[in-house]
Amino acid sequence: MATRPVSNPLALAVLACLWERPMYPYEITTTLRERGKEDSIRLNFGSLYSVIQQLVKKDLIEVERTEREGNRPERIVYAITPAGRQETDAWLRELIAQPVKEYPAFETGLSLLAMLPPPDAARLLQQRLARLDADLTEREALAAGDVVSRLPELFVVELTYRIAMLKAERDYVAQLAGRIERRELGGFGLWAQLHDQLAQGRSHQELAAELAPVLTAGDDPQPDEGAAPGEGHRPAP
Amino acid sequence: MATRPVSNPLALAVLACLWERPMYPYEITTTLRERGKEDSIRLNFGSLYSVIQQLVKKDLIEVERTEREGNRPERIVYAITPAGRQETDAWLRELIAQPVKEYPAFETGLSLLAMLPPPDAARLLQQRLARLDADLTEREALAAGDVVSRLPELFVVELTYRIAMLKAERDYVAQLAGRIERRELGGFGLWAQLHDQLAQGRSHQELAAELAPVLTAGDDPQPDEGAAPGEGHRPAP
DNA sequence: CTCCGGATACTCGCCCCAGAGTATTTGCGA
DNA sequence: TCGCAAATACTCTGGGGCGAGTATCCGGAG
Repeated sequence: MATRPVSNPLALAVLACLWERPMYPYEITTTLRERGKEDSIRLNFGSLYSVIQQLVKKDLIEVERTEREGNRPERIVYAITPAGRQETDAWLRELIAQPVKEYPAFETGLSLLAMLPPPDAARLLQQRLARLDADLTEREALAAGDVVSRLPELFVVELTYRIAMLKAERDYVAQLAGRIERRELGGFGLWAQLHDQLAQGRSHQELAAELAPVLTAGDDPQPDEGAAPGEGHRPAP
Repeated sequence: MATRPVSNPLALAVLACLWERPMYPYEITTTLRERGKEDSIRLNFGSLYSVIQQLVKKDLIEVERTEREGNRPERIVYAITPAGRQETDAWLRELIAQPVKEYPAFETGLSLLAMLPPPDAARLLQQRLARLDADLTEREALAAGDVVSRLPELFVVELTYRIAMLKAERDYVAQLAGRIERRELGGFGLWAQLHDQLAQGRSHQELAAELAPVLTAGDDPQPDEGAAPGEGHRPAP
């Protein structure tokens, strides 16, 4: 099959819990929360119960029994099936071994950066930088903190991974913001000019038409068509 | 408002196209593809047309005219409204300035790494490493290639960003795989032991119960409860 | 002349998911 | 002992997204 029988990653978390022992749904949420998994796996009630239904339908888990404690609502206890164990194993291996294409929001934003005036872009990137730094120091404190640092590293790899990625993003953003502020980024001239003219009231449509030859560089290389952009890093006087 | 009136990032791409000039839907897809945006923004027909309906309903875009060329199906040409321009601007600024919590698949995988036997984990990480390297060299070639390198840097920031992030992930994975192979990762002893016993047929449930005290370290610090894990990096003899 | 493949331009329907809502119960302070 | 907030354990609903399908037209090969 091309994709997983149940695609929501929460399903994997459910399988992982039941891998250890039978549980009822609410217990699964609290277990995941206790172990601090809820910020590497998106967890909410709505999805949980529907994901459990899907898992049952695919015979990856099954109802083990129902129990009731006092007058609380009935609990339905689920257990993993052999097929479920197999699926858990295969899915997890795939997640680790196979990078998948994702679409982070910031990448989307960057791909449209030219729409913002250069000074604004620089300022907004500085804001992001500050927020990334705050997040980073918070997570580093967590990692160094009493509770976590006493835990074997194995159980906090997702935290160290996230820290590593945050650092990389931080560095990239800092460098990009700096190069925009110093007017060094390739294309700065055109960029500044575009927004000058927009500010002076020229129509988007006209300006877009002028820019069109510069930014058409799709994935099919047609080297004969290349006009000379003749664009330098020279700051505008 | 807490969130954007139309949440799908594809809507932003549509607005960005119409920001330049009126277009019909199919033209939007081809434009985005030509500019190489389709691998920083998820693009498919199903979503495109529904997103356009949503944008119309929210008065961010409107029908400008319908035209027909030869006997081809009718084209509905859309134009951005003033509210649409404002939304585009605000949304883009938010994307740049405000980091948002995301749930990358690999982080999910890492958070469950302990379920795999250590040697398998190391091997799978090496596979990921190889694939990341392949992806990385491909993208670096693209960035250095004829077409792209002639393009002002401004218009390929999303590519350099992705390269930076791929490098960071690459480094993290390489380091992690290495430390597992050399049995250095904190918790290696417990980890190897757990899988030895599983292999010898002990029940998941028993073993999970034994491990429970070690891995309960939620976000509420209860320093009095800490049992001494007494776990070292010593490789199993 | 005719066939076929690819481009053009959208439509449909199912599955899925998220957030808000519900009803009970226990603990705890006043 | 009275209330009130937090915890327990789900249910419901509606919209959104995605893949697969549809229909037409043009151009070139044979």
